[in-house]
Amino acid sequence: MASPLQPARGTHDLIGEGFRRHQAVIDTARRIAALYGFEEWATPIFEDTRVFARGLGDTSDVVSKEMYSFEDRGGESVTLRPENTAGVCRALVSNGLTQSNLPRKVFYAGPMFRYERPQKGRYRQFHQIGIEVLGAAEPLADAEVIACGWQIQQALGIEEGTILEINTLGDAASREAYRAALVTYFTGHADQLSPDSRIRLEKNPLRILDSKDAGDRALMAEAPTIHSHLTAEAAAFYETVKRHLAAFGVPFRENPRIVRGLDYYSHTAFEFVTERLGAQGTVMAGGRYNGLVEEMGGPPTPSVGWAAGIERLAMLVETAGLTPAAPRAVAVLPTGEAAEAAAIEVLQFLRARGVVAEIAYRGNLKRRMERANRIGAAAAVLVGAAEAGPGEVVLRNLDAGTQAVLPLGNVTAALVEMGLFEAAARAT
RNA sequence: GCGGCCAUAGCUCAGAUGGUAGAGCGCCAGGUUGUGGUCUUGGAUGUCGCGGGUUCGAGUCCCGUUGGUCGCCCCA
Repeated sequence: MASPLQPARGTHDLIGEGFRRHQAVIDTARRIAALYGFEEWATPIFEDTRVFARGLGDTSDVVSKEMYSFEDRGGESVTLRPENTAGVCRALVSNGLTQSNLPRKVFYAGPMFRYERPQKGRYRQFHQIGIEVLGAAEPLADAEVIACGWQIQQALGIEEGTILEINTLGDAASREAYRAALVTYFTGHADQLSPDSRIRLEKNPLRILDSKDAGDRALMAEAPTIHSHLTAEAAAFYETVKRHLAAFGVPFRENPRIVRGLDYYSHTAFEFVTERLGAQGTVMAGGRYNGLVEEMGGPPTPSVGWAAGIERLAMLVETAGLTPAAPRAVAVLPTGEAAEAAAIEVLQFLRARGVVAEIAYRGNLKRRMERANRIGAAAAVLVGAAEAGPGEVVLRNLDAGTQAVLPLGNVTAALVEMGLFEAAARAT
């Protein structure tokens, strides 16, 4: 029956296939990011609350109502990280790296926490991978960051059905002018706005562009766009990002309604979206944030990056049928308890050569053979068989049901020949 | 934070109008002593998410609660 002790709401265990998918996402992302010259950082899972309150801005729900904040025993307010960009920027400053050779290119992976109502693809403890280029004002950095994300999705085999949508939020001057124009426009149609959007009009008018309300969307058709309010510099920046994206070979679609939720973004904003995940269709999202390092007490350090939800990527891996198979072991089977000591020697012999080797702890040969079958072993090595001479074992192919007597020293070679262990070939 | 739907063995699920629970898969043990996967025989398992209520009697009705799920808000 169901245990009375369940995982806390919005958390989940990663076991078996789920863990392998999760790990595959991280491994793949780490590998591709390394190709782009990113180094991996691990920053704390909790930080001084001010890191996030200051970094993310107070209009975002993430800060106003979703943070796991609490006082520690010393009376300090700390917060479980709701995202990692602020933490990375804080780390750059704390470690004096704003004086190092910039840009600094950072990759990270780990758990994040937001107190939200869970649903598919959205959890209270979830995991993200992300990259940041710290200290690069050039649009080439924006394009490369996006290209890296796209290549990770390709390497994962999940890029089909996902499209990159990009937009620009402009620089501070562009954004201010646009914001004013939007307020003027929507205030004139306030009676037609959804209740949610009337609140947005007060707090963060740009977010109205994000609304899913049909009425709001109808109004949007006539709404002013950022593009007519961009400064010459901002417009040129955006054009260059798009040109470089094309050179990187990343397909994209412009979407003037992308605004990003967190306050620190400017210029480039983008999302990789898919239809396959229901309401949580954003799979990777980010943009440029030129003021965040300063917020953390550092010098002006223009930066750009993205974060992606590992759970969402893993779901795409699952639906694509790309869940990694569990490694198949070689089962070492003593013919009886008397042969156990010899079997242990064989186990260690195989492991030393890079072969995944397992032994069932108890039972007669039949029991242990059943066990070998149940764990999906590809082959069995029988130790102590009557037909095997000194230094010999019986190697049985559990898929084919064939077996042969051979010297222990020839087992790894035989496994390679059977097509079962390329890894063993490399190790020997 | 708001609304819809759901909650029965490890898993997937069946249990018309209320009468103290079933299947398939899986698991365990046999089908003689050193060989699995197929086949075959037998076996165990559930306080029917939790707490109240209605009733002679509730998995089945009502209320609450917890969790999941879908959507909104927001966001990865």
